[in-house]
Amino acid sequence: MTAQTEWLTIGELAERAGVATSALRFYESRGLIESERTEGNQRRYPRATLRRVALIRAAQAVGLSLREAAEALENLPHERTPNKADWQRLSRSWRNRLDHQIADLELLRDELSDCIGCGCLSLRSCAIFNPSDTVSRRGSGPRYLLGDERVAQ
Amino acid sequence: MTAQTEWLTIGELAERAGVATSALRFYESRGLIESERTEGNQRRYPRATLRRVALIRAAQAVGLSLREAAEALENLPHERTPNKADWQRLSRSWRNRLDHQIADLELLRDELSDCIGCGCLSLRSCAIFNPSDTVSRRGSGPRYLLGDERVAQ
DNA sequence: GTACAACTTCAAGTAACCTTGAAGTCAAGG
DNA sequence: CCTTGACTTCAAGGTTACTTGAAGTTGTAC
Repeated sequence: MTAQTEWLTIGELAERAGVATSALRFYESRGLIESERTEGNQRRYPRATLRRVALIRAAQAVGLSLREAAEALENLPHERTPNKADWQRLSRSWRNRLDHQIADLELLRDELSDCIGCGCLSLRSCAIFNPSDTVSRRGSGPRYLLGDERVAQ
Repeated sequence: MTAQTEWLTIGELAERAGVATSALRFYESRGLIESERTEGNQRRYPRATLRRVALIRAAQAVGLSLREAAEALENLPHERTPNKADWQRLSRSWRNRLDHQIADLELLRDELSDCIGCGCLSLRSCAIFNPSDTVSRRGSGPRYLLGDERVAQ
């Protein structure tokens, strides 16, 4: 055992985790991550936070809101590496979400394929044109999708 | 030919398309749909708008923003049914998006599966923990996913 | 005729997820 | 010492996709 807890500044963590420092402060304000402070009041993160941030991003990719990600991570330790059971429970539930999302998208894709085949000019039976639970959702705010990699503009 | 253009009030369109009237006005303000006005200044929508709104919802499900949906629908007529070529072009491009999204999610799922298998306690090689293009995205605003059917709270 | 639901506009609010800016402090190199 | 970049807090701003509310008008049914 060498350096057992190598502390990271917010800048280091930001770079290594691939997120902005402002995002890290935001996560911290929401309780998703924690930090110690130096005498001069600067944040120092334990290395485990690197993984934690990665988990947060993964959670978002799986479709969780930050709030839900926070709940999911609640049982994981901030300072130490999660144990196998913790992690397996987490990844299993996320896998379930993923399976559902994939199934939804595949359904939509198949419907679209049918439409391509038929030209879909009458559309009476086309599921795309009948608001389904898959397509129509409630609540305000924007809805993004995972494949949403459009960035520049 | 009977009634060739049966006009819908905003309330009727809202109910039949499964969206709120406020959303329809919003879409109209963004140029996604169009309406005629009665003498008393009330909106009347041609029946084709029903399909147009369905297409907007489908576009959202495919991951397009409203702005992009607007662009996609730009070439489609407001008053008349789109022709086969129009529609096939559209559905084909959306199908492509779907394929990509599904592929991304499957990748993530497989990575998660590997993690489940290995317990993922060392994580050195685990893609989940290395910010990839799939997981990390830029830009502000919330990111929702399709499978995001959580509503009540 | 009149009630009443459905409509009108416009401004402001909401939610999520951050970013940006201002005004100041800390840490490390020369 | 002093500069400079990285850090601090806190408030405000930005984007997307709407919803809500106020204050007034229209359309239809009785």
